[in-house]
Amino acid sequence: MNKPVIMWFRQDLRTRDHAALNAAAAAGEVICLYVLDDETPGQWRWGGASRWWLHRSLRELSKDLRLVLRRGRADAVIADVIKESGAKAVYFTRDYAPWSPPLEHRVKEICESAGATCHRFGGYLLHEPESIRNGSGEPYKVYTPFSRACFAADEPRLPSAAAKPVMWQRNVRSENLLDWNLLPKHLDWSKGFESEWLPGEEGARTRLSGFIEHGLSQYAEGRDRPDQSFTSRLSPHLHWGEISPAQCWAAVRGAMARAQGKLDVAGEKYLKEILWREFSYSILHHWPNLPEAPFRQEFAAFPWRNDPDALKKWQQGMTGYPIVDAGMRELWATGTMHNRVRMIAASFLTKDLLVPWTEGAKWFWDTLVDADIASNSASWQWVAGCGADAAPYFRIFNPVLQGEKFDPEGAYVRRWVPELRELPSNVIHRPWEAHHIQSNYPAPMIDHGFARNRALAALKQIKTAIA
DNA sequence: TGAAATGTTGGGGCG
DNA sequence: ACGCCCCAACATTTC
Repeated sequence: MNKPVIMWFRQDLRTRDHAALNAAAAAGEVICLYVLDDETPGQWRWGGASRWWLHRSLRELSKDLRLVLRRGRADAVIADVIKESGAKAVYFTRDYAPWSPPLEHRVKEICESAGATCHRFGGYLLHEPESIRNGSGEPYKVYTPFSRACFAADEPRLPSAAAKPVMWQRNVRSENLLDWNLLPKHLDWSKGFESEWLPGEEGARTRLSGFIEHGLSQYAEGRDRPDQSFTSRLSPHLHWGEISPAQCWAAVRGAMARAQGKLDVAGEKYLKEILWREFSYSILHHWPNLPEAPFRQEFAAFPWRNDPDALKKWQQGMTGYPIVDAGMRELWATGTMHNRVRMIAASFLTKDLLVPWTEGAKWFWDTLVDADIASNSASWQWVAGCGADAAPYFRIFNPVLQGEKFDPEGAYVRRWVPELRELPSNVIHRPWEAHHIQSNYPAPMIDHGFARNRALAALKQIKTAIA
């Protein structure tokens, strides 16, 4: 009798350029399994926005593949499904979250004791974190040499075509996606998500080709402008593996070649952003406590302030600084925030309010559709100054100047902060100077000049260790 | 992937 | 015509 193989889907919710799925399809009839595991990741189980996306993405993937849906600890569920189906092998794409190596090890042991083989593949990254190392054989701690090493390494493989696995026909118990309650129940905050996103492999491919057609040529300067739309917006698709970084890389390289030099600057800039993702994963892989603890030890003594009221104002977009509030409200309404504004908002929380970066990371984890344990942890630490290749401690964003520089007409602020719509551009980033206009928009919760000096003083306390 | 403070220069107003 | 001052614009240093 034919024995099936199990394709264990994780953050690889696609059919194209999928090494594990290709191999599974070549090995036999396939059971496509997705496990909703809220236990293994502990406090980093999927947040609300991620669950919304996951629901939609699984719905899309199930149009191409017959999915078996199960809840529980992934290793236990895989053991059950092997037992129920008599599967001879398990295939999966490796993952780099701190809890994943032990989980993958347990899955391997389960396979061995059940007499099945276990096959692990890469593909979530361009370069496996073990492969990019400096001259001493150590992982890089600084982005620039890391990126140079990536560019010097072999060009990432070309993406492969869609797999066409033959599905195992026998019945395997599956749960109903709707029963997972991944969509918001009572307070429906996800209305604004619908018009913003098209989760799934097809949506990802549409986004990539749209970016190459409309965004890439202006990417170098335009990527910093939240009032315009030159960013790729591929991050949630990459996070869920609806598209692979190799597909993005190859598509941009192809566009660069066709443009005969005209897209070289913009294209390189974009490829370097892909490499920031790789860098974050390399750091996380080698320093698994990155989500919890400062990369730079001396920050363990930093005088963070426990200030729930300040955190709440920041979360609600009521700080009184228009560019910060616009970003926080965009986040709540759409599940994303423009990259430039993320830096400004994160700097405000950690430097102006001195609230621990972990609080910001937790809020982003719950609210971002692209919430990613590597990028989120590494980027928050970068802004806070305690990360690998951190922003220098004295680099403190001025929310007024950043607003005026990157949202010069105030169009982004007007879109997300309706209280300020009537303000003229010359005061929209400093509404407290527009005395003549009545509005219920709050006064600044803190004076930035004061906050800057306070942050510098706090950083000076631990500076001896930094220098 | 910053900002503020401080230093320098040079043009124009004006006695 | 000259020297002086003011200050914008730019450069450098410091946090």
